[in-house]
Amino acid sequence: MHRRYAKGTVLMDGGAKLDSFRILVSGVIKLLHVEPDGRQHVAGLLFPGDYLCPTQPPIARLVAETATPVELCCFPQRVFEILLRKNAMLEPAILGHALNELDDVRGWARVLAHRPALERVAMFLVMLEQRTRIASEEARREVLHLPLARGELADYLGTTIETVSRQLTQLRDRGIVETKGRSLIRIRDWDALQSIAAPLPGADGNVDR
Amino acid sequence: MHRRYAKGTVLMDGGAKLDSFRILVSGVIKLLHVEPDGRQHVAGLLFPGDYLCPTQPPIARLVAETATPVELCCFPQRVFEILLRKNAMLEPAILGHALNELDDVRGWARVLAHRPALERVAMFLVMLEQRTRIASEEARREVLHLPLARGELADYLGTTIETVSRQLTQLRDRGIVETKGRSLIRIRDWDALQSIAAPLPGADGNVDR
DNA sequence: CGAGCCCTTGACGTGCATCAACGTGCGTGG
DNA sequence: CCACGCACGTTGATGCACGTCAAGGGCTCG
Repeated sequence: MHRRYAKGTVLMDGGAKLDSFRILVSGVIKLLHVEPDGRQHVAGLLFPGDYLCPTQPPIARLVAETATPVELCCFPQRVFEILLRKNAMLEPAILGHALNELDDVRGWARVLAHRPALERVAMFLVMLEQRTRIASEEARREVLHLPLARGELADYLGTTIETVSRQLTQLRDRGIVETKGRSLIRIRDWDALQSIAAPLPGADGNVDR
Repeated sequence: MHRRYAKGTVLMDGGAKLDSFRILVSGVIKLLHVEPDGRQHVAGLLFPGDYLCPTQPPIARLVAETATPVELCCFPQRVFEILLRKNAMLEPAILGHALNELDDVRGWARVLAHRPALERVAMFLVMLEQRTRIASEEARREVLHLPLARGELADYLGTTIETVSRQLTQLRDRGIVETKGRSLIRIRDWDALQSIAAPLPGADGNVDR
């Protein structure tokens, strides 16, 4: 049951219950947190391998919208339930996935609280490449497509459009990346990028604890 | 199966698998994220009603340590499994709890990224009172016991010891709280505190979006 | 090819981290 | 029970990263 959706399609809307279990095959999905007054924030991203799951509660108040053209693999509710019954390992696996994500989000919260903007941008680029690559043995791609506009990216990184822009400019001036158009970016120096994304503690002269 | 633990006891250590399902009856538990180099950060807190659950993976690399004297209610692994089998609603409930927490942590990440330190301190006090109160109909308590030392509190709030101290001083100077010793705090003006914790969007003169 | 929005760049102010020194609460031992 | 000492907490001074306001190009769409 393959399906394709154009960029900007709403796949799930907080309240509504999903009619199927959907695995993301290609593309990126934004998870938006919508406030009562209508403002919305990018709360998370889904990459290939992640899924939308018809569980209660349906990830309260979160809206899933395609950030790029997207390819989904849908299991109808009936099939999903049959799978659940036949395969005893499936439900623990889903719970495990949720717990892993919980850990990731906790880690991200720490990053938002403590790490400077440049690191966050670098981390995003590294993560984007890792999670977009389908086969894990595949070589690192050089050219990435940014699935988010600057405003959304800024939102996701917990900063502002201007700051994101400045950090990208800085990476460009340092010769670490090249930009082509608004959403294409070519990484010229992966090592440098990763050392910015995950600086060794104490390497910047700080004393521990 | 009731059990009591003194303050500062390690209840769960990332790798080790729990031998029982444990519900927190009273007290507060710190969830610590320990880095390879030994430094640790407060990643979350458990309050009465929350539980430690023997699921795989065991909330990778998270250490649970009592922040106050703690009272647990333990179900042995066998009993827990029997409950799981008998009550089909139990596992979805656990998943639901995890998804709710996921949402909470996402919200907290947004707070860490965007809201000023004073708000975070106020939010913490409000949350502390709400989650520590057992019976929800019970009246708001005036005197709270801070389960975390300043350093841990600063860590949890994504700021520094000095900043936390300054915000508390500010709340005291404004007549909103009184402090008694290091860990006792008396809330004199709940309304003021809550309006700081959850400021109305736009009420501070900002323009939306 | 043109209009509009998105992005970039600049100038400025400020909240908070950092460094440093002092004061206080709390546990310990006499 | 009181006094001592250390760790924890408070307060002050300073610098910087980043948010905000403002103006200028450059993509991308129709």
